Amino acid sequence: MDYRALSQLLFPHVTETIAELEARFPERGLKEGAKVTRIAPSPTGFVHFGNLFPALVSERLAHSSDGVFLLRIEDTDSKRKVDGAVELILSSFAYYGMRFDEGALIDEGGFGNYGPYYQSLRAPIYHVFAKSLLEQGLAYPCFCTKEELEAQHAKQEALKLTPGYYGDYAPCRDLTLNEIRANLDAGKSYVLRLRSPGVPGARIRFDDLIKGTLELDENYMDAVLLKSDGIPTYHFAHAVDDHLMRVTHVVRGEEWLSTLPLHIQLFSLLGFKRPKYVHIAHLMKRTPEGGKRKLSKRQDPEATLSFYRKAGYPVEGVREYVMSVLNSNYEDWRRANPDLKLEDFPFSIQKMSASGALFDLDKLDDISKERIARMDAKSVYYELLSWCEENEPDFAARLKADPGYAEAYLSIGRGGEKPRKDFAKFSEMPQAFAFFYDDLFRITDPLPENITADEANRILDAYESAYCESDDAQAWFDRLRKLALTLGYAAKPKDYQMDPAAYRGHVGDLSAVLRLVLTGRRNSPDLYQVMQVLGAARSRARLAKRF
RNA sequence: GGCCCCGUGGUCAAGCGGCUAAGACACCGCCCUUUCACGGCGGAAACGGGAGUUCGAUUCUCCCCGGGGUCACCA
Repeated sequence: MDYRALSQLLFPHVTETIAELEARFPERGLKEGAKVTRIAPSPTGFVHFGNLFPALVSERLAHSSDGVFLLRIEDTDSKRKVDGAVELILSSFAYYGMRFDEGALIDEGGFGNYGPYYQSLRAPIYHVFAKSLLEQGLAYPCFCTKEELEAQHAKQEALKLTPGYYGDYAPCRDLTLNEIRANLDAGKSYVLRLRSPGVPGARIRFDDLIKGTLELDENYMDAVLLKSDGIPTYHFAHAVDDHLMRVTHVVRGEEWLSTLPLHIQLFSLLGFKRPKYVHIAHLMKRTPEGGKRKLSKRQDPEATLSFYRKAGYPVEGVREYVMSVLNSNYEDWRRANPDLKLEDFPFSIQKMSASGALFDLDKLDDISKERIARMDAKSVYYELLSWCEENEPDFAARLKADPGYAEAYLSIGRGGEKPRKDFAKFSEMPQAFAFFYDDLFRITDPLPENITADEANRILDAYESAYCESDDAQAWFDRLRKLALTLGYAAKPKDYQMDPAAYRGHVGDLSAVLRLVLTGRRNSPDLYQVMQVLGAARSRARLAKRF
């Protein structure tokens, strides 16, 4: 077989050489140890929460080493392309603080010198390598139809053979030049297959940065390199792109482990230096039956990245949760360094777990509560506002109408050594703060069981006349204690417990009634502070309520 | 089914031949407390099973079991 003639037959227009490509995309000349990483999502219109993991790992590896973090769009599957998908990818990663140094933009190409960053735009590049493989006899056109492949597959299964295109089951492998020409003349479409030099039974060893040394079967399948539309499969594109983009570390999910032998073979056959691989375990989800499985976009709303944004989880909370799963010492570090940025954390591949974590919403909530609790009121105001603008425009309007008032109630219990941890997500706030607005204020909780309506009214009567708006926090509560005594209640719960017969109840019962008419609920942050924020006029108006 | 990955409390996990087997979340109890939210103290809770190597295995090896992944002109 004249391979040169074959390559000319299939790629007559390809004139560029590999050497020219290598020169066009030279070594980056970064400093020693700088890592070049990428994320390479497919524009399917859906961004999985799990995508955040390799993304954050890649981003950290690049940016903590003065390297390059780039975005490549893997749009080689024309059947799966969805309008607006790239915008979604861009906005999703931007929202979670991923800063790309290079890569795809919404329009064609992108920014950077190693593009284009859309695989669909790189066909001429792949074809240079395809032609070279053809010349070396390492690839061949395959004219098998889908039906023929299926029939062959079925036959192999019946014979209990490993299904696939190889050995005796690679009919197009040894087509002559004339046969190929005849097929082409007949207008048959073809794919380009690798002529794998691998043999069944041979083993290869390989080091993964997380999994360690792996021993796998060598690839002996004649995998498809170029699909009939001339666009490469993932495998071929991965080798060519990560080589030419000078990627040093490939971070991806462990589902790629099974095709790793093919990738290793391709890098070797193409004469490329292999990148380091970091295969990370999947995030799992507990099933109702007690088992585990991958978070699934069809069954689990929390599998979609947008879920967290809609729920109002703080960006930093989500990032920290992801980081804490990635490096379990992160939480200890955070406790020791409450004011540093996540970027200051010494992220380490060595600390990554080889096993898959179960998604833990409790943990996310806890971390998010901690983050929100540590924000200042102004930051909370702005983040809450932006969440409301997307999800609750009515409340957003209130926030904007009187930012000072909003900031005042958002300040309650904030700051100091032990800030309140009331909220895991911003979506909980409009409801919680509604009572600060007269038109939203309603009493939703019942009176305490031991307080009748008449008794509540008696307390309110007494309090209304005792209320002094100039009291400070201490004086305010002292006054309430005194009033309790006057009305036959113990000034301290302890006193009541020691001698229940002597009192109608204790000061807590009084504040329960006040809390109810002031906030509409039996539970609330510090009443004195609430009244300060409400202001004397609004407080008095609410205290005028009778049951 | 073949091949591959994984296996310490409910969850995430320290551990890397000798430990009363850390810590965090969740759970329970007590304390603090005008409610709640914090905070403090305490509790229950784990090395999947079996062989081997070794003076000694959570740790090393093998087998089994369990969970997961993958076997496309999808990534």
